[in-house]
Amino acid sequence: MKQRKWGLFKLNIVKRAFFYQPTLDLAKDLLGKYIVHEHSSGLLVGKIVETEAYMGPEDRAAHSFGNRRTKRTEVMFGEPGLIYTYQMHTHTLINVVAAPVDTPNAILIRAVEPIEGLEQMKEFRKNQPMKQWTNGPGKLTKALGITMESYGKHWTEKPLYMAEGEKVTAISTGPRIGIENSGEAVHYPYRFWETDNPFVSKTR
DNA sequence: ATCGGGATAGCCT
DNA sequence: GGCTATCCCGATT
Repeated sequence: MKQRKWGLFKLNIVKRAFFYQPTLDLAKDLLGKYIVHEHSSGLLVGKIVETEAYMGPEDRAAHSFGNRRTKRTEVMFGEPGLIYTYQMHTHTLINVVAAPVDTPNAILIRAVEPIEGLEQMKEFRKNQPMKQWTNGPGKLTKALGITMESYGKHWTEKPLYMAEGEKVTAISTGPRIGIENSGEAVHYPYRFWETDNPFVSKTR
């Protein structure tokens, strides 16, 4: 793993304008960004290594398919850069609301690479092997201490925000995970990951 | 490969 | 109020 001289880095919060780009471009551009959580237990940081785009109105796999507007999906109709969290059984999953405004697109964060706060992450992940701390959407929220409290907040605001991270040069593309019941949408190549990064989720 | 957790949401009546 | 499905995970076979 690459050596990082922590402390020489400054965590620069991304500009709001960053989120105003086409959804599929943003999904790729998110790779390498840092998710930073100023948690009560300390600083927790993960580098985004895998994302999935959900193209609201025309995408059967999206909660907002057909512009379905409910209490849960409401935030996706708001400003790009808002946080969309939702609960699935025992897990919280976290998304980035994408452009254009009034079109309910979002990008699911599927995996991150642990960067800072490793001891706390290990505890949150019940001493599992490091490879399994953050290699899935439900796992990374536990490792980073993310809960439904973040619903509707903005990704540029503390305590949970996105910061400039590392340049990612090799990007792979493929179909999304866990949406078997979504007809045509099953095959859309809307999943992006950093090629060969060991923290990319297992496809089962 | 399968199963059940224990949390909503959304749709139905 | 009831029913069903879910952008998942961990344990168990």
